[in-house]
Amino acid sequence: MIDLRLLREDPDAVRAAYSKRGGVKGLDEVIAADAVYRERLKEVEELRAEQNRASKAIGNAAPDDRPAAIAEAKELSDRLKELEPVLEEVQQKLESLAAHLPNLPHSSVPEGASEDDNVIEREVGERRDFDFEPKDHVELGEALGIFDSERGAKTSGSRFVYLTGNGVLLELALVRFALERLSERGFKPMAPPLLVREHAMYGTGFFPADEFEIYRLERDDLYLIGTSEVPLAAYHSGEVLDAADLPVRYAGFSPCFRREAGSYGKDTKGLIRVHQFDKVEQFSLTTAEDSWDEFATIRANEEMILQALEIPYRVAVMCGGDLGSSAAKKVDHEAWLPGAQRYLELTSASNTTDYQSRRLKIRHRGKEGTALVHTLNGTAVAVGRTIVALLENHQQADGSVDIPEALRPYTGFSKLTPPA
RNA sequence: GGAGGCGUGCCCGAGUGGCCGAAGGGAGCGCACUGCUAAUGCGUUAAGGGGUUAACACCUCUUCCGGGGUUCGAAUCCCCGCGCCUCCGCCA
Repeated sequence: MIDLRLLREDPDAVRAAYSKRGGVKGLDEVIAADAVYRERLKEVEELRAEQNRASKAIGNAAPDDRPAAIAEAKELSDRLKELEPVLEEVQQKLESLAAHLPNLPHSSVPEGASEDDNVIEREVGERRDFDFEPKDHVELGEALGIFDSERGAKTSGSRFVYLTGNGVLLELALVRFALERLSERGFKPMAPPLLVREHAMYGTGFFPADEFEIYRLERDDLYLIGTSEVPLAAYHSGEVLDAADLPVRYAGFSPCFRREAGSYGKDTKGLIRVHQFDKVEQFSLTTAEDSWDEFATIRANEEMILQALEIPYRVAVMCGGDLGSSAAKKVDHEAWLPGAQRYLELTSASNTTDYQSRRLKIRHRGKEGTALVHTLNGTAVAVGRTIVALLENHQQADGSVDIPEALRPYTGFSKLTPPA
């Protein structure tokens, strides 16, 4: 949720910020609904003030005067009962309209409507020279026997996979590796609930914007998380944190569930786009003053991990149109896949400023009263896609795959080889 | 799944229909005192919205887990939900 006061006081500034997203639909409707709301609010509040006075007077009135006073107060109360539902309706309309407004892009966000307008900030790491034709991860993975898509599909449908054998060990190694690196840097490991209530989805901005992407358990009114960002953000909902404790940093480890609606036919094979994958996620809560420094920290951690895994990547700054609703700025790290001959988004860092904390009511107490915290999130390791990048980049001519040095303490093996 | 108890401000906790936005304590802040720290004394501090102001101030509404209801009036009474605790059942 954006700050409606800002919209009210300076609609042009909001409009200008939104122009980076290629404009946002429904802004005028929100402004109009807000005006109607405030008009009604004033009406009702004046009546309430009168009613409160009348009703208070009854308590102090002499017994003889009471019947008349009660009659008068009752009339006011009756009138209120007619007006209040109208106010309620107007307010809900305002809220549901405003809930669709995305966050305001930061000034450094490039303008643009689609991913074609994202800006490549830089390339990091050397692409290897292969003296053989590099294979893609599907071919490699199947030959190595580390995952099984076909039986995944048999059991659960397309886009579900079994990790098998050393694939599982590789996954656990990546998770341990990421958790240790982050926990050294002050991020507390968390294994959150995977099923959450609606308020958590709404509070993080996944509802209403991305509702179609989320699995729903209708019987129990719960939703499967698409990222641990959701339960980590909701963890402190309704709380007032001590400013001295900020930043609060978490390393969430969880499976992630995504319906991948609307991506039929895209990345249908292998581990790239699946309905379920495991991920270690960074999540920070901090002050408005520090949030861009924290953003830099999260980005640096992501790069540190990619470099340790010896994966060449490029840094892509998302343009306004490619931001997602809750982010004020988003930066992706895209790995180069020599087999597939393309880049693949491996990690992504977002500063959602106060967009989530306003909905979740997470504040901090500082010298000048309370203020909304800023929340940030960023991938540490998305296991499936990281395996993709490891396979393709570290493959050898004989079909084996070298494990990067940094990961070996966690895997216990230095090479993946096809089963004899 | 069954029975009962509980949910109050930053934290703890009193409050069973009007004098309650809420006693008291802790914590924070300010002042005083004190070589320093600590201790002590006095004062002060809820949040959110709307109006108004150059600003301070001020006016007003809402909020005692959430949602409904009764009433002129609800922290207080009733109903539903959520959470926590205790007991029983079940279970890794």
